[in-house]
Amino acid sequence: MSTNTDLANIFHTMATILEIKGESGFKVNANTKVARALEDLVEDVSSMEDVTKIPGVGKSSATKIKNYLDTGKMVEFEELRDSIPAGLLDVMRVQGIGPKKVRQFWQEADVTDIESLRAAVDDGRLANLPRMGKKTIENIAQALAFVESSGDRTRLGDAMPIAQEIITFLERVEGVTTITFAGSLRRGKETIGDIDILASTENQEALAQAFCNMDSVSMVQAKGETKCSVRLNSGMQVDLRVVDEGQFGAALLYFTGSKEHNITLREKAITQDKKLNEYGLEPVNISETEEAIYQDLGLPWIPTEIREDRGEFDCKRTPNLITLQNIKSDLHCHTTASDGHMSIEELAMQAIARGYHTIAVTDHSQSQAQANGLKPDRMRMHIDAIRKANASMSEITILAGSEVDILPDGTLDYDDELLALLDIVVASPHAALTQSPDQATQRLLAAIEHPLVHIIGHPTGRIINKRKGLEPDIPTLVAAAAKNNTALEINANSYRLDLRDTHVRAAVNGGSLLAVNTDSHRPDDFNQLRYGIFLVGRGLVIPGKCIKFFIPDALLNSSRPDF
DNA sequence: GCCGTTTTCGGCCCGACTGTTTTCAGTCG
Repeated sequence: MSTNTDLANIFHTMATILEIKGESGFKVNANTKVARALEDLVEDVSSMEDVTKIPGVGKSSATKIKNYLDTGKMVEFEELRDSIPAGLLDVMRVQGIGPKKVRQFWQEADVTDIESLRAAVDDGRLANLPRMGKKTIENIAQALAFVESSGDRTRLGDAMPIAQEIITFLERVEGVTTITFAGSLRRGKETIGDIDILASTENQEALAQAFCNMDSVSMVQAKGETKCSVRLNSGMQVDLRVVDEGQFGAALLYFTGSKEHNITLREKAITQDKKLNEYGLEPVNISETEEAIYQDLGLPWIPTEIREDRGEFDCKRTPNLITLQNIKSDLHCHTTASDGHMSIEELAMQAIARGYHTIAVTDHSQSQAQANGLKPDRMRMHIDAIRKANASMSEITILAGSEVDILPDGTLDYDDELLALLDIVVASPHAALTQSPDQATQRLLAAIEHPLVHIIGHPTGRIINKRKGLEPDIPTLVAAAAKNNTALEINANSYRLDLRDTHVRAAVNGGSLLAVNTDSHRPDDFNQLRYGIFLVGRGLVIPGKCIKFFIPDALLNSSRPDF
């Protein structure tokens, strides 16, 4: 909800300002922790009775939150904000400049924002400060140019192929024994800040050389014995860490993160008089595998997707997560009848090649004119064509469906008579995606409660890094979905990933059904399923709640699949 | 500022790399 986001931003900003002002790092961390908790919170913070129930939120923060909810303002935040030039927060974003330098530049060189930092670099003002040599200023100038031109974090689906290409290249370098990606990529986060690659090799020098000399590298930022960092032409930062084979597990654990997961893990080690770092767990000397380290700390192996310090340490055993191989159907796909690039038969062949038992053809409804949405008459003919194709292919069941628009007022884009002819109805919002949260909730609620709707497709309509999409009240939707036996979609397209991870978790906890679909338009789109599987893991979806696990009989047997 | 199966006070993760020093501060992840 946007109140949660607004408050999270306020706490993040307070943390940064406190850092610049030289306050205790623990106080800074406490504020960051509150910000994170608010970001992850699915329910609307303004509807909560006691916010101190949120881990990390204590008395002091609770008072501030209440102050904001009651008055629309937070006195302490405004005082803090007014105590430094507003532009200093941007200066913190420059790589290599941390809180100490920001404060020094501000107080001793009149730097108040990015522009005045640029001026201070150019006119030599910074060179007069202590510990500011030629090289440091050069680095700041370069980082500054990058901040001035760079944009958002990279989407998971854009970063993964880059990482794989680099790994494919490096694993052929002489001496390399193991190489893999770690970091937020391994955790399947929806966006990636940088790519982390971990390797062990018998020839460190050769690997470092090969890495820093890749064609795609525009700048080498650091090159040490065990750590190299480069920036690619695309602007993406890639870090390479080299470790001994025998310490690969400890290193993998450490470099996969998240930072918050690691901190809690190390704290657990300390309470057992042990010490955990990227080289192993001491004094028991365990380092080869992640499993062994978790085990010695009295924990089950924790899947990478949930290593966010959001309650995963409460797991008594490793959760039985859904894998790519478990998925045996896709219930949201397009053909050339609307805006897809495959015929019904080609779609079916793709599904057969992946070992699916069922594929649903769900072309767009009439309102999607730009996507060649089908008017009722064409849809009726399309249903006939799908039935014919289904009869001619024994290896797979082809369902006649449609991705039907949920119109802004919550009604559907086809009348009930036509909807009743379909095996499966995926109802999705496509237009009016800037509605108020209340309108969005009512709109989606109407679709969830419609007796002929099976799945709500990409419920918020967001496009990562581009469009915020709807902001409905998720707990309300989840409760209604559970009650009406309507599944919520996990759209696996890496630009969508909708529902998002925290919403998926809320859906699982609220008992609603989920369906991970690729929304395929082209053959390659089926491969996006892997991003949906990451999301399924991050949401801890269990097999019984994922309709993609259902056997054919459960999906068919009537004009409405019996979920 | 937050937290507690040792604690309501005293802790709060840990190491690599850089650039500047001549033993280390600052930044990053």
